[in-house]
Amino acid sequence: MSSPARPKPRASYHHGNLKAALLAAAEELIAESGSAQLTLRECARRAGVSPAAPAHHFGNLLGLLEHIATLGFEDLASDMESTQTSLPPAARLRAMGEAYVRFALRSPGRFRVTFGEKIRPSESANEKLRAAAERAFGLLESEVARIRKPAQVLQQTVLLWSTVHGLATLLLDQRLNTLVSASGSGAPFETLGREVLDQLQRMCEAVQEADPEEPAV
Amino acid sequence: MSSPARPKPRASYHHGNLKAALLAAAEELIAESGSAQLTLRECARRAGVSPAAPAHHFGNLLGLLEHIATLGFEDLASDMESTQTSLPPAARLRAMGEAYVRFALRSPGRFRVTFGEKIRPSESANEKLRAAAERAFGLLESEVARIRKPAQVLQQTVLLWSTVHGLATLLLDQRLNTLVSASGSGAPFETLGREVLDQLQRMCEAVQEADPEEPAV
DNA sequence: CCGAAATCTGAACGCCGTCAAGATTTTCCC
DNA sequence: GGGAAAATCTTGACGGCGTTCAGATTTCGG
Repeated sequence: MSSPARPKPRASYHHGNLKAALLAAAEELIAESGSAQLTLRECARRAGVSPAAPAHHFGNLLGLLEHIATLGFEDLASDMESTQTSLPPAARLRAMGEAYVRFALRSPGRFRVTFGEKIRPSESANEKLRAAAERAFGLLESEVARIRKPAQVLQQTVLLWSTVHGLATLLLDQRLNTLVSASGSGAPFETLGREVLDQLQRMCEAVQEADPEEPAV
Repeated sequence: MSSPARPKPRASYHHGNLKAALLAAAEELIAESGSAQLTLRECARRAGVSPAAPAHHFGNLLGLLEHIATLGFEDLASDMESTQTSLPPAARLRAMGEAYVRFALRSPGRFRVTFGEKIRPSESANEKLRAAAERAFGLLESEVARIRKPAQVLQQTVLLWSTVHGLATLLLDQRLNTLVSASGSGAPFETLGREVLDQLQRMCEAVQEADPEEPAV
């Protein structure tokens, strides 16, 4: 009675906080055992409501996924944005990459949905989704513009994005498990990820040929 | 009559080539519209067979996916292996990366399954799957060993793998669509991919500090 | 040639997403 | 305050899915 709605067998007809509860259940499910286990019915079950209830908040399953993906891109952008602006470009780029990978490992469910097959920011009718995705990429790009000639900014940005995205994906899917141990090293993944980013920064700095006077765009 | 079994309304009770037909239908489906559209029933339908037939060849859906994934890793390994061994290490690594991305774009269905969430080479009971995955990684690693000190081989290998994997994934999912056009360039993706690999090779060669005399491992 | 193994069918089960119609609660305006 | 309108949730149904199982059909080895 004191707390109105939270526990599973709720007292009132209305849930009171269903949208948030469904989102939480969804990310929980994906983090537990992959997005294949994510079903609207199971989310509804965990929230203690009927199977048809989610439709009123998200329309359909894709709606829920796009909502989570939007949160994911916004998380990503704000994490990357809040890296220290005082750092030299290569160091800040490295910090951004670290933020990217850390986000993936911290919120695996959200990350997997955000970059899952079903999410197509370029095709979706969801305007916030596209905006959030472009904002994250823009952050990376404007930082790259400080260390590369204008003609190389795009390819360098895509290169860095690809690397951190690939690293995050491989780590999250534990696809480096057998490979690493098969190579004789039993280092934990957090360490391996850091070493890879070290190497990336080193390679990045080794190609310093830009003119920092021309901010380019 | 002349050809025994191929067309949809087959004449005999037995299909004759069902396993291959199901694999073909599966990759076709995923290439068409994502792995969400891949269903055993639809594969069976396209092969002109009852919904329960696939179970006798693959056990269940995961069995079919693991079979495709094994083919994918073997494709990948043989594509990478058949790059020119006469090239200098950095150039051959670049060729391997190009083979990786090209494989993804040429066989999108197979690639998506191979690196999809459901495939866990490190956990699967499928021995061929794990072997094929390790072989592909080993190729990359032994080539990296020619240009890096032993202590840096692992991280450099993971870095390269991450980059090409991320690039292939982002290209395949058309996730660079809005970003590229939003950046003012309308270059086709094949070109962008090549430029990114150019940049990667450049960065790789800029950090030449290894002793090629010590093959490491 | 015949029995065993391989291959495929048909029917069923439970789960899924989704929709439509109705019940219940809240909100909001008069 | 009170009552219509909107928001929220339930119930029941539909078709599609993966999977299982008993049985029909074909192939193959001895």
